[in-house]
Amino acid sequence: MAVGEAGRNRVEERVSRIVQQLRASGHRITPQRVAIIRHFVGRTDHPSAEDIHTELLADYPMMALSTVYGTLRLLAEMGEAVEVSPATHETRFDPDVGDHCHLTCLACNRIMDLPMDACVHAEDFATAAQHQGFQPVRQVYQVFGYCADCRRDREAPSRA
Amino acid sequence: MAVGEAGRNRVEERVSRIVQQLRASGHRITPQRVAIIRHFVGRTDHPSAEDIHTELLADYPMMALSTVYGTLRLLAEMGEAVEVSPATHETRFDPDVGDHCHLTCLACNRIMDLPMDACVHAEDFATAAQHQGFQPVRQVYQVFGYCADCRRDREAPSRA
DNA sequence: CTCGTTGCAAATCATTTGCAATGGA
DNA sequence: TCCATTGCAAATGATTTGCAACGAG
Repeated sequence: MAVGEAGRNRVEERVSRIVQQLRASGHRITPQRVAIIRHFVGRTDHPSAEDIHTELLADYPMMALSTVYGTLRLLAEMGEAVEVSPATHETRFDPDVGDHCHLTCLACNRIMDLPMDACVHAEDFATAAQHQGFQPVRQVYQVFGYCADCRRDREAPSRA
Repeated sequence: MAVGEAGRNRVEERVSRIVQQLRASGHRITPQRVAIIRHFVGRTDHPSAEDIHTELLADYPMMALSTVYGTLRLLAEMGEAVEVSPATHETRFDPDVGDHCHLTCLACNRIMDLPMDACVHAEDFATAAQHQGFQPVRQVYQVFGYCADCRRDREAPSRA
């Protein structure tokens, strides 16, 4: 119900691409890594490392939580995941690395995605959120990147 | 140099208003709380609880870190502070509760503010960031509020 | 006087790390 | 075979909590 055949193929494509990148950058391809990546990519929610670990434990009883953390960090460094920090202090990871908007509920800490096409104007975020039944309280826009100072020190680091 | 007389007055006004709100909601006004609030409100950076604690320790040698955490949480609940979670895992607090944009450096973890008036359109964030010498990598827009489910359970909680 | 608040220390919780064993390349 | 990666357990670091003393109302 969640992912159709087309969606599944798209997921597998992305998994393959990530695996290739990993191999290309000298990383080893282990069953654990593949399982974590496949389990993560294509999700539409924002799981924590522990979520993923718990869910994978059924199929991989020896899977260590630290391995999940490591693989997610790897994905984040590759630009294949974004860390999202909700009101709670457990980091969530988002496989959607495109520009989009998070609706974070202050009560239940759930994170919902807001399609960006509804948000051409900055002030549209709150309006679009309201259309989804979400009651906006505060908004913070975050742009991650490199500041003027740090940019100097990283002239083309290792980008392929 | 940082804050002129007008700015200082504005800070004191805001401190007074917060203190009044605290009193009105049945909280006690302690020297610690006033010191923390005064030290926090009016800042233009994004200090962590530990930052504030360390800085206040000079004038208040008995100030406990847990008191700082408690007061900042109180401010956040009152809507007088926003928690910001940078790439590092130490929560930062922002006294600016208006809609604005954070430029988070992935290298030095500094958080800079981006004036919102430059960002009418959603796609302006990255452009405006670049104008400041900031090299954007990823953007996430966060709207905090109450989702449809949680909104039901909180019909006018204690709002004055 | 009362009870919310403080300071301190211990506890908790997420995340990281050290290390010996394992298994991809 | 070789060395990156794993699993485990212990370490770390941020934040919270329990509790007796304190002090604002």
